[in-house]
Amino acid sequence: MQIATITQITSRAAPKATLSPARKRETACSSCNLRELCLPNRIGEEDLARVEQIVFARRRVRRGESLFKAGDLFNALYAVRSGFLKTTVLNDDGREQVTGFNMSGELLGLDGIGGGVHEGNAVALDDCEVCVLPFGLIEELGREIPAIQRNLHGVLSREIARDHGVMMLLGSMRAEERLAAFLMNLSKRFTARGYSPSDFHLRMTREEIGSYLGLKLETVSRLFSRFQSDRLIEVQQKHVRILDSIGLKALLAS
Amino acid sequence: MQIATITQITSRAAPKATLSPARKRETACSSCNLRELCLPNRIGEEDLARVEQIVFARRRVRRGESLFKAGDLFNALYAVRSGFLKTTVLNDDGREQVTGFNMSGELLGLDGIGGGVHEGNAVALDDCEVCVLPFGLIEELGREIPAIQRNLHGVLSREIARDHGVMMLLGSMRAEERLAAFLMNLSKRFTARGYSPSDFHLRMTREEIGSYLGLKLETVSRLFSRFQSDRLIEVQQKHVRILDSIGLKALLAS
DNA sequence: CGCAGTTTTGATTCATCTCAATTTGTGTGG
DNA sequence: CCACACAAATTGAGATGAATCAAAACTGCG
Repeated sequence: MQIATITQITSRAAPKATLSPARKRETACSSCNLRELCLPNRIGEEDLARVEQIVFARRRVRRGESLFKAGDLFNALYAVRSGFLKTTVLNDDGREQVTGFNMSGELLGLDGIGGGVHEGNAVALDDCEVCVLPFGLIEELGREIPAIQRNLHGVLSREIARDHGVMMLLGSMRAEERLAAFLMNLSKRFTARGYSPSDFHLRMTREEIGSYLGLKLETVSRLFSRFQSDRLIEVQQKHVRILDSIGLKALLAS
Repeated sequence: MQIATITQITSRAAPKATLSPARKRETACSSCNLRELCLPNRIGEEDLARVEQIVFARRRVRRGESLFKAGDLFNALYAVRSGFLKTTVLNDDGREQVTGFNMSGELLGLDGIGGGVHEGNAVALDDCEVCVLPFGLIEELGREIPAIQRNLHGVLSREIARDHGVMMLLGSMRAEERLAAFLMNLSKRFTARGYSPSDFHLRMTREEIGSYLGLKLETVSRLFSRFQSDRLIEVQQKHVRILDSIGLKALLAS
């Protein structure tokens, strides 16, 4: 909510992928409150200055626009500064699978490193601002600053671990467990960013939630209604309030 | 097949995780036929010698034994030299999800880098031999040899991309599509290793296939039978022969 | 050779999907 | 500011793919 406000204040006229030297100052990791969630985590002051060199641009992506598309040449990772995005993959016959939702401090584009080409799409669900981190520079700096190297490896590895968690969710949980897990996960991540653990605004549609969870949108909607009548949550369209997080967690361990 | 033979020749008596200096010679990446599938891919001769320094041990894991378990301290990646493994994650209430099957040249343990602890389990489905690559040494060498760094990043990134493919499979494919995709994927990987694209031995049970594909073992069995009566494959227990790969691929794009 | 684990197959149930109608919310232009 | 159009969400009824329960057959290991 605060994020959305900030986003709206800043100019809308900036073209896609602009490299504005004038904005260099705002770009500083040292003054970014996402520092410990992002790549520069646990980096000493002296090295931090060098990290800031790789954040040589920010880019705005308006709601509905793509940050990158499958097939685009890969040359940078993106760190979310504000806003909310989804990542998706498409298969041959056009079906879309949502592979993740990304909020501030999270890195996007990791699946493009290996092939030199983005394997998936990243679409803004909100007006977004991202830091552009050219991957060549990250690698270069990684060679010189072990802490950077470790952070990058940590980010990549944790993404793999997260994906394995999603496989568990998709492969062996029932619908209500999936949605409960999803809500608890969102809650945790909002909390880490200083927002309410129990009161938040979903930026994605029921269909996108369904895609992520391997369910149809109607099933997601029915589950929301059921959770509400079970007094686990309150839902009003995209606004969710968790009433009974113990009860939700209990759904998982059943 | 050649690989399996080598495995059988070498002593079986070696205790787990032994560091046998006498076996240093066999360990050489330069003479390993998995070189282009493994970490030393595209590395010049001069650097290769240095890579071999990090492969300071091999370890045998007998069928049914674990290479590592969730919660084990992470300190090395493992490259499969021979044999076949599965990786799994367990959730709180004890359900197991198979997250992957690994064959020669593939790296295991990637999900442990971030947290310093293995997040999942790796269990041998065959007698296996793996190279132990202490991660500290990999990082060190990565700092000095850009090609090593790039390969590591490539491996991590491709694992992420693979996982996204599995999410697509679990989240938006029907049972028969999942199995068809699974068979085509195995075929491709066996081919890359010089084996027959159409004739192979499954090392995992129906239950493990089912877990990986988000299906019950009975469903997997029924699908095998149906594919057989549709003349797409021939199955006899763990032996599979692909009769109509075009037909199988067609199942995917339906 | 016998037993335990694995696989196959059948009958039935159930969770989720599909199809359809309605309501609610959102953004746009007059 | 309102009305209209369109997108998103809800809810119901019925269909169905995969799960479950159960039994039999097969395999390979000791």
